Amino acid sequence: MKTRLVELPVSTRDGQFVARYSEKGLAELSFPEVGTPRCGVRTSQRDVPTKILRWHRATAVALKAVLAGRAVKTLPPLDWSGKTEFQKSVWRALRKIRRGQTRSYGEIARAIGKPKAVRAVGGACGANPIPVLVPCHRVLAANGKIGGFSGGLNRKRELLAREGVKI
DNA sequence: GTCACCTTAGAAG
DNA sequence: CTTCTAAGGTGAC
Repeated sequence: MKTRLVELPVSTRDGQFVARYSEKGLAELSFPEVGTPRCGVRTSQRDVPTKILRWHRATAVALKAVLAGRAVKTLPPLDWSGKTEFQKSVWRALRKIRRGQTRSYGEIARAIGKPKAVRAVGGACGANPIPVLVPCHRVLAANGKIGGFSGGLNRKRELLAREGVKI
């Protein structure tokens, strides 16, 4: 019984992101795919509920703010149903990191009360369905190294640079 | 069940 | 200094 998600594009200076919504809120956000400017994305907004269009407006504003290295004021509701408690607590902790700040994987692990689950935190970051808005890119390795990023290390470096963070 | 992963502190060489 | 190990959560196989 897979809930069908509504797919809407967000055009930014970095390309076209794709946002997917459930009845409960924003469920997923994807980076622009290389070479697929607007392929497979439902651009018709005709059948989309007003509620979701309103969330989408908030998503677009917030996304562009982060891409420009500015602070985000409001986010749409996020739908994390189907995810584990551990992942949700990691993502909650990530959302507390403000623009221009960074944390290490170890700090996140301690913040959620599982100081030894450092690698698991890395795993949860990688499983984050809403990159950029849930700022997994603000998590660095403990020794100041950049660590990894499934969306591409380049992208992580660029986002941090726009926020004024030096590696 | 086994393995790899966006990790890290610590111990050994 | 460098290299190795172990540990926690999760998903892929």
